[in-house]
Amino acid sequence: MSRVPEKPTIDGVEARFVKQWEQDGIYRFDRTAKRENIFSIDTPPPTVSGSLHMGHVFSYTHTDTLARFWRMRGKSVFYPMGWDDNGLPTERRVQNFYGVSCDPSLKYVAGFEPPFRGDPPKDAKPVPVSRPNFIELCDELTAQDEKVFEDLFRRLGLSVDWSLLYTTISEHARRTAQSAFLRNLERGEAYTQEAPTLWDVDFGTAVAQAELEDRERPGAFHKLKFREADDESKSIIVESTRPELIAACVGLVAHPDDARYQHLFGKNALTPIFGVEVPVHPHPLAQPDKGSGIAMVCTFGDLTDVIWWRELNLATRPTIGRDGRFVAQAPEIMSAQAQAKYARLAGKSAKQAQTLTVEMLRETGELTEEPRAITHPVKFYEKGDRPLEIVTSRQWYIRNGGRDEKLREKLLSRGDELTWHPDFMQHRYANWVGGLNGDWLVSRQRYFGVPIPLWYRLDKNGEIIYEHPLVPVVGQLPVDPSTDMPQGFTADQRGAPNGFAGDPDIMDTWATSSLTPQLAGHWVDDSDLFERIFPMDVRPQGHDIIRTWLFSTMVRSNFEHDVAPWKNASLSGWILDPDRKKMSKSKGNVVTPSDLFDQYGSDAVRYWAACARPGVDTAFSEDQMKVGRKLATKLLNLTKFVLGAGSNETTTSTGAQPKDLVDQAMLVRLAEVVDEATTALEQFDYARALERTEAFFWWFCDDYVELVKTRAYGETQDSSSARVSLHRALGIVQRLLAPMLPFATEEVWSWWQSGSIHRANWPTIAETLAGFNASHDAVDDLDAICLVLGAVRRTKTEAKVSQRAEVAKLVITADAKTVTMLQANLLDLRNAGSLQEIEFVVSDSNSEPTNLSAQVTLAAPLN
RNA sequence: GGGCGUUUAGCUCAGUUGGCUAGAGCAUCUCCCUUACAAGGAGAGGGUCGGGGGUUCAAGUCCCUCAACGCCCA
Repeated sequence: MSRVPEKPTIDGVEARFVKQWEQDGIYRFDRTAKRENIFSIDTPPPTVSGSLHMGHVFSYTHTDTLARFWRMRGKSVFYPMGWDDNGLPTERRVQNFYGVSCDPSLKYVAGFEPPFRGDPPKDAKPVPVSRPNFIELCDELTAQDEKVFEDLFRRLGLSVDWSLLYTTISEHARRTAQSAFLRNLERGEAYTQEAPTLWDVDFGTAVAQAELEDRERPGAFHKLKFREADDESKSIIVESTRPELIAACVGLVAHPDDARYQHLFGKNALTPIFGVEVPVHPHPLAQPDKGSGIAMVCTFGDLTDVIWWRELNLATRPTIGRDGRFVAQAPEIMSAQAQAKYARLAGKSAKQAQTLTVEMLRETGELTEEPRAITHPVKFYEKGDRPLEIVTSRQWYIRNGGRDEKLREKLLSRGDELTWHPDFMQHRYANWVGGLNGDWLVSRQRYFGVPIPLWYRLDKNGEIIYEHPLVPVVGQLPVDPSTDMPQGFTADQRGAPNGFAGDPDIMDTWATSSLTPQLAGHWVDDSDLFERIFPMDVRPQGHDIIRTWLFSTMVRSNFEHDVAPWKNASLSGWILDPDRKKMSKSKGNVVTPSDLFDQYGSDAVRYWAACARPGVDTAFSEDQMKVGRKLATKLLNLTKFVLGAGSNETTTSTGAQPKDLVDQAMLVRLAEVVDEATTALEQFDYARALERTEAFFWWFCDDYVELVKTRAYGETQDSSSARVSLHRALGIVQRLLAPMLPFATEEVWSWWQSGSIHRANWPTIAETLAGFNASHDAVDDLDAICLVLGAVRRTKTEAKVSQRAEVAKLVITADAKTVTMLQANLLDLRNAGSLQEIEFVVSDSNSEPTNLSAQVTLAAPLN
């Protein structure tokens, strides 16, 4: 075969085929296909804020194998890519890259040049820029990053249709996100409310429940002496980790059954330092075994405070502002003397205030013991560096069942509409939905994102009227309320009494990401396309974002389409480093994917990923990549052999069929593999499909090919049987491996077939077994032959002679049936083992279970 | 504290409704230049299947219990 290279290699195939696939458009989605012939994928849009890592390579490979499988099954595969370039990670990266910070009060500067483009010195002071300038820089940097991402994904061999690309900050994405939000508003699913809100003081933004994480932090219990209001000689010892919040204390709570505090319920206590009167209440959430069993309620120290405050109708006396510092104005209730004490705290950070408070407590003698050091979980924003505070602010929410039992039930049952892969992942969904305790907070006090598309009327004093917000008119979307105007108003009315004000906030990044099916499918402007791909066939994603991405997408789809957004959810595991720790940049154990592509080839890296069972955390393993590389190389060499063995004409032109038992048995075995691999892939189990195919492949190379090699070189009828079987098996194995090893299989396919293997038909049992009838018994017969071959090989190895060494005499002991079979199929065995004399002994089949044994006598060495 | 998952060879993992002597790859060791492949091939050694208890003719597999590790939630 002239097309077979002299020395096959997988090095360098990536660049060639990436280019060719794009030229030929083989992954192009056919949007004329009917819904039942479409397989649609809700691809996760990676965050564009740095670089792709092994986790991306891992999970995107899993999805790609499925896409390739379904494409070969004849589906039109809707496989888009999206870039999540909206949100805080991008903002942070832009700040660090250009040395700027966003100041919305500034005016846009045309032709602005940032002070740096990459690596500003550490001591450089950020240059404040306007919001439009800042967004320009975001756009500039994300465009660069996206190019790098695309190149890497192409090199990984993702069969994405790049013409379907979407981003989450584009004009289209903003229009989609704003349309969906306005429809939520219209139906009453979105609402605004002034309420206690988790607040990151460094980022200056509200944070949603889904974005929280607990971190263990050192703290200390302080024993504080409160006094009974009726009798100041009696003290109440309250233990608190946040004594600085005494000024914000609005009550005390103890468990209703706690005998120690029964006499206090309904009475008042006086706070230390400030002497403010606060009520004592029973509440079941108070923990009798924690500290002294009675807790102070502050507005607000933690989430439990919010519950107590709400359920017990307590006063509101916030002391910490949005900048994380104590507000200048002391709570009104305080006496002049107390206000003077409070003045020492004003303007201080929480930490400084705690130190000062402890000092004051010592002065007044109201710290009864030295603070007792503990470590305890503290709530952080997952991207933040300081503990969250809780401040009262006006925010927008979308209902998610956190406050509505019926909606919660509805969303739980939506989970049943999906098939989960693996199935136990549904528990995580149910667990999260069941544990929600508030609606979804979607507004963020940030800059780079989709603006909340609303304005508010101002009253005659210029105060905002939040009821009946002004919404954009049809065709106006997307809007930026800070520059665009509501219909019927003029620019000079902005901020003026009886005029209007734009909502200054943007939406949570998940408010856009929760619409990826609508974004990719062009819900707002191409209903024909959207109806063909929605609900989508599969949502692939990491199990860590079930509570965020998966759930929020479910919420939007439930409201907008009254259906689950997909039929399947496929959850990938984590990548762990070889020590079974989660890989992370801070540990310095991150490997760059492109280096691995260079070193082992893309297919080898894909092989490693495809070996991991769905949903299972997997160790990063270069060893596994070496195995993948060996597999790919072996496939090239096998193909070279099969295509080069014997005369090709007799194979293709005579219409020969598999007629030898050995050939038929091999194909029967292969048909079983085709069946298993197909079933596994239909159930999203690419790893099983690979494992079965690979096991067959190595057996095929080591045993079958070795057995028939000599016959295949010949020119007899038996040779035709061998060659036609080799060719058939080769074509099937290449296609079975195509989803996992797209480059190597495309290479070998190109040596003897026309068109791309990735557009070839997925192999079937029927084609594997065409032209003959054979039962599974044939496989047992072939196993027996292989067993004898194995015995011959073992003897040669133990004798430390070449496998080519001649065997003078082989005595095979077996039951009568096996002996008959072997006698009829001796040719291959004789060739493969270099056997001279063969003798058969029929064993007594009544005595023991069938025992096949072979006694090997080697010929004397010739020299 | 609740939920979920994991625990099988030195390492990474298969082992499907209980059923042959528990498998594969890597690593280790031995041998072999053999015309597809030495970036290869042929073999070998290595496991009381996390501990304990139970069901069964039969348990890695089912039940109970304990432990360790991981993730999610409180």
